[in-house]
Amino acid sequence: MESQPNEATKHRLGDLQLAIMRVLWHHGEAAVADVYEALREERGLAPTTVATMLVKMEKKGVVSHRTEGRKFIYRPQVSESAVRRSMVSEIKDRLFQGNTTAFVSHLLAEHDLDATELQRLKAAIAEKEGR
Amino acid sequence: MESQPNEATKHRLGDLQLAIMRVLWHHGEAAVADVYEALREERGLAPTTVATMLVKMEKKGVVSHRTEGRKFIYRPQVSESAVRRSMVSEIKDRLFQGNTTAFVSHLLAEHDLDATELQRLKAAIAEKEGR
DNA sequence: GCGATAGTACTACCTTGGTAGTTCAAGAGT
DNA sequence: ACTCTTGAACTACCAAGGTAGTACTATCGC
Repeated sequence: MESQPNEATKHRLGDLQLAIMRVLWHHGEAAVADVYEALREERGLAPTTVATMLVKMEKKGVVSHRTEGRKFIYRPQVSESAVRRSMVSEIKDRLFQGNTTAFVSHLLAEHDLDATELQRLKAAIAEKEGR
Repeated sequence: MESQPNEATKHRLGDLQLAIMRVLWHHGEAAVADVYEALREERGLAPTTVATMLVKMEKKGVVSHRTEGRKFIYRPQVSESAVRRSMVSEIKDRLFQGNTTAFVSHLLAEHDLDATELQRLKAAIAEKEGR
């Protein structure tokens, strides 16, 4: 067993790490060059930067790779939803003392939503109440 | 003018920084020893750790201090709501591509809320629609 | 007046994320 | 067979957050 770092910390992803994960989540798996290509426009990084980051991420346990010819094909080891859940929870704890309602209220009050979206949310709440 | 770091980055607070800010927000202002005392239980840090962090935070522009006798009294230079807004926005952008509705839906779906809280949220939405 | 104490200043170290150059080897094309 | 290219390995840096020891000094209690 390769003693991966702490389970709890596993979902703490930096900005670039998240961007890379997004590519992997969408592609299922991808070679370094693919990830590099996917991020080229928005970030313009050196290919080695992507490669290095991937190595660090593998050490951390959030991705894994297999070899195909002489290239590395990476795939996610944590799901997008797990990452979302835990990053949101963390912010919720840090900023709202874990209070989900306070968090939602904040979003309603301070982050713009148009009428249509409010409608959608009402529906979502109603549905949740339903069960 | 002491050339404080970038306005945009100003609201990116680390864990300890946030904890310290919380103390300052609640107290209005506080000496190092007070902050230390307030965090002693939950964190058990050395007093110097708190002091050092405060210095870094002042350099960054998120707090300021005045002298009283030979102690430093610190006070916040950014409001809790500003920090909340910008940290939440950041997460929203990073995890939900800036989509507030998606963010709220996620909270509703994945982070527990009891019936009373749902009720309260419905009210909040209704009120927001009202105007 | 003087020693103990409380407080800040300075320095140092570690970790993580981010960025990238340089080196080396495998393989593709001619 | 030999060169060009493509990929990974290794190494190096930097910044920021976090943590704390040590040094120095103003002041307080006696």
